Amino acid sequence: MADGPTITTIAERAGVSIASVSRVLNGLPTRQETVRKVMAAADELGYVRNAVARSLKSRRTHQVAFAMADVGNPAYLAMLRQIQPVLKAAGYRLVLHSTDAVVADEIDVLHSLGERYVDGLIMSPLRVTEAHLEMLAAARAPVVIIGSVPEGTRVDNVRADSRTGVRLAVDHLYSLGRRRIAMVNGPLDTVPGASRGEAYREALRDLGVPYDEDLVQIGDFYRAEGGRAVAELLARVPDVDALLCANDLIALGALDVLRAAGRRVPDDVAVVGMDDTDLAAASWPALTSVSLGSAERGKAAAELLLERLQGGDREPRLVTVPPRLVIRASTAGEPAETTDERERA
Amino acid sequence: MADGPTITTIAERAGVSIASVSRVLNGLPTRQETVRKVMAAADELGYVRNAVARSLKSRRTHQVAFAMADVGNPAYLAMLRQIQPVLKAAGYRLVLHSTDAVVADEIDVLHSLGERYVDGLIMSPLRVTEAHLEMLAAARAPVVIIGSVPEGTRVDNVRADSRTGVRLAVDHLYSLGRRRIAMVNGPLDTVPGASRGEAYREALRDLGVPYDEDLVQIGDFYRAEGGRAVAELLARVPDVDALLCANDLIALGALDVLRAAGRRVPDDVAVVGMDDTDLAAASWPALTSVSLGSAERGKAAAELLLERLQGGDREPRLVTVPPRLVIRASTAGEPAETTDERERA
DNA sequence: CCACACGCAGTAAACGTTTACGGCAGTTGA
DNA sequence: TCAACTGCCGTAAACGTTTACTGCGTGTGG
Repeated sequence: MADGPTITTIAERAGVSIASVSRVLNGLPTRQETVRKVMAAADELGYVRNAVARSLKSRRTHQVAFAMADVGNPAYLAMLRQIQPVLKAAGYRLVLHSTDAVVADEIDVLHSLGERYVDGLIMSPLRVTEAHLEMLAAARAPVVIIGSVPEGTRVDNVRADSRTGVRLAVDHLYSLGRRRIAMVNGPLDTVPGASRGEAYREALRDLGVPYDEDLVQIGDFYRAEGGRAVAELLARVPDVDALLCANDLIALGALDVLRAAGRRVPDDVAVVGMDDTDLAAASWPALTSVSLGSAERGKAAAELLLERLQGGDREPRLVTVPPRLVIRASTAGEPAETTDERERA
Repeated sequence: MADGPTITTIAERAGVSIASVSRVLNGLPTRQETVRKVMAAADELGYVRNAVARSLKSRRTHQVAFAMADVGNPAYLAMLRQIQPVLKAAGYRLVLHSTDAVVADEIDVLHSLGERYVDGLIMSPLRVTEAHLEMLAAARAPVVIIGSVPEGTRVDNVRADSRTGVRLAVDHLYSLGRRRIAMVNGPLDTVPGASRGEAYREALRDLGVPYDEDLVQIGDFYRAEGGRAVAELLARVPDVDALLCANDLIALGALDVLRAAGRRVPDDVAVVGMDDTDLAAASWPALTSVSLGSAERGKAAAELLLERLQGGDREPRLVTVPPRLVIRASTAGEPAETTDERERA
């Protein structure tokens, strides 16, 4: 682990100046003889270019950051899986930040952009505060936000359409003849919780189904919490015949509880999740779920960022990824087809 | 996005030298009056320290790389989930590499250590070649390997014990009275495939159960492939009463096929997976699985690396994480308890 | 035979920090 | 009164690159 060779070492050994070494290493026009000498010296010494010094001079780090709320969340991981290869192909390294959904941490990430350790940032905040917007406006590197930002915010933005997603789910359940469609939601003070709750109400209204407060149960976005919420719901409204869950984990909790209560899925109660994570396809019965396009959003975000890194200025763009209802056994009554997801031992 | 202020800008505005600015910013002893002036100037200008220049001078990047075969693999993600917070707490950023299990890519990552864009590396190679060992010996920064390396390799090493893991599973099935225990394995030319296959054979021998070639089926480590393998197996050996699957995805494929074939799990056929990924807890029936301690290995690796980054030299260490059999409904006949995994919407 | 262009390579400055060193002003002690 | 010390601070070098500029030697055209 001794100090490695630098271009100075090479220059000495090859008997040329450091400028020539740099030119050769960067493929700039140089006499054949010089190229040969430099290459030989570099090989013998096992030279590797120092990325830090290079970045300092060139003002490019070839690194991009991705900040998400929680590395443990499958929805973010789906984004990550798409972002990674796109950046890699373009020669960028990926720096990961997990903010634990703490606003201060997110602001911190935005702030640290000023340190210039990355060329750009993709961020998916759980909620967008005033502080976020201020930092965004002052950001010293290109940023792409995954998630909704207020109209007029001058930033590249990729968003899902969870309202339409909820509508797809409600329509689907309605078309199956369900009329007692409950919603099991997460906290209403989160962005997804709020918008999904509202969308549920609207969708019912448009179908002419009266809104019944008893059919709404608030819990949290975790499996155990979801199960508890469903247990309460069942006790209060035994005639419920469909559950729209605000994410897949809640839905899995619902399946647990329904099974324990002896209710058949989907015959007695149909269940729909949201996010269409891997878990939806793995569960039994396989879970019908509203895909909010996590993967597509990740990909789009990476591409937007690259465009801005390579091209120059342009107007901020807004990409909206349409939701998709993935119908599986938990509503359809048919066994799920095996999926072709990949995993190595 | 204009050029941000540097210590020179601050020095001018505060009427002091850049050395004083640096001293103030680093908390070195300085007269109160000077501190005040510098801080004021820095605040007004919205100064943020340039991490690249700092790294160049200090020879520390405060970044650590984690190289895994595939971002899509839940086992690696489990490691990532542990590694991330440990590094974050110590003030390190995490750079992610996905090598797609391509040896050349892994060598590349090792090589790029010479670029000094990170202070250290955690790597989990699918197999370890001569080239790996050479690069490791010559590495210009501390490396921790997750997975087995040959005896005598001078590198920090965290490994699972999949042989013992297989034995736990076989013993468990045997103790349930199963005597026709089949193994559904991945390709034998992979490290996990080979060692798990051998361990299966040994475990049976030690129990005095004769080895029956017909009970071994080779497929691949994916769900669909696993399902196909199990279908063939069932056709060939209809009296099989237990399946040991080389990973969880294969096991999920097995559940699919068994269900379609009308075999009850675990009454007719007990099923065990390996890796104990999230999917095991999500499936129905919940999957008994051998945890190879992905999470623990990740944590241990991060801690070893930090130790080496902070402390100085010490002898390379070997940490072996014991496997653990997580018994769920697919062998026990009892419904799985709800787990407390976390996920946000 | 001279002016000029051209291809190549070396000198040196710059990127934004950290830090060794030396100097200055003020205090202390002989 | 002067040497020595102390507390602060400024000058400058260094980290390892990239690159503008300059200069040298050779070939070409007038």
